Amino acid sequence: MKDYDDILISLRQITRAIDIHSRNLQKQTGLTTSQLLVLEAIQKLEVPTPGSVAKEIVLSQATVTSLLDRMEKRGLIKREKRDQDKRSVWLALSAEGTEILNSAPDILQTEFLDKYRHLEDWERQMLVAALGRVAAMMNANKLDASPILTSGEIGDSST
Amino acid sequence: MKDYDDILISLRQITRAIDIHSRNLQKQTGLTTSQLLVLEAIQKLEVPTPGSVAKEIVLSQATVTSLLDRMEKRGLIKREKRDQDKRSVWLALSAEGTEILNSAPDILQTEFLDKYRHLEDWERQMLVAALGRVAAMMNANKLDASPILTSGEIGDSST
DNA sequence: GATGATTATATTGAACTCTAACTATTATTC
DNA sequence: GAATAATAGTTAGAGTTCAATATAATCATC
Repeated sequence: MKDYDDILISLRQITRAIDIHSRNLQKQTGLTTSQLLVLEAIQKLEVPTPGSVAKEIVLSQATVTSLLDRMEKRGLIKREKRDQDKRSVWLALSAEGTEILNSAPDILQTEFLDKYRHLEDWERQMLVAALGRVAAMMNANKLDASPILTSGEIGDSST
Repeated sequence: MKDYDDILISLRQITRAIDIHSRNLQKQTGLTTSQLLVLEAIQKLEVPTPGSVAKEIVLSQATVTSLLDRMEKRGLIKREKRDQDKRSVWLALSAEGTEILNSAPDILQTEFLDKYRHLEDWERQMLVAALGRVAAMMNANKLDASPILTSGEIGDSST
């Protein structure tokens, strides 16, 4: 029994729950969690490219490419060469893609969201903070993206 | 911007960090996180069968079977028919499996564990509680296993 | 303008993970 | 004891995910 067994178990329960929900989503809508996240990101980003989408949804670029492949085949998204830079690919939702995205269920389990939304404000904030904390502790020296709050001294005068 | 975007991002960062750590483990030791968890469970459980291991580490039985396949080929574990019930399979670590398990690094990132272990008690407890809470909210009506703490009134007089 | 370094995507290969369907065995019921 | 149901484990198939590599285009330097 290690001192972090509790954490390990919780994390496994969480990832499993997400995975199972993803498969349910797929049955309902034909799209998995990751695919929905890609569609959302395309809609949301100013400059939706495979690279920017990958950063946005915290996946590797290679993974995003394979998700795009599948969705392009189904006609949900388009890849275009719209930029000066001929290496870059612009992503866009097709009409069908937009429709599916808009009618898709939430990406998190409704039971979770129900409960989450019925929490007191402070409880919600606590959960968000705790998750963010764990994420930051794990990412640590790896991701330079997403500027997570620095936890050291704050009041230094250097610029 | 949805009200649960923060949570989604944190969860994705966490799962990604775990995944990446798993691949690092594989390079170092030849074993992934899941495989290590299986070995640990075999060592820990009184009656180590594929089914009981699956419950212990929160994976489906089919997944455990495929992990066992791989590790059996490498000679890290053995499958035996030790029970009256001829359907059931008993798992055991080989000498090599035991050795690898004992010399393997921690299943969570050392940077995380370092930080985790340097937290104040109350902070650690808060993180564990928050993760458990999220896990419970997600599992909800799905998993009847693992009796997670009830979140109702706390003020009873037991210690 | 040629050469080398960097950047943006795509491809490949391996592992993980699930559900659904299957086999073999055990338990239940008549 | 035969028919039916339940349980333990495996197999098959599909999607996700990463690192490593490959390809193409751009930038920097001479």
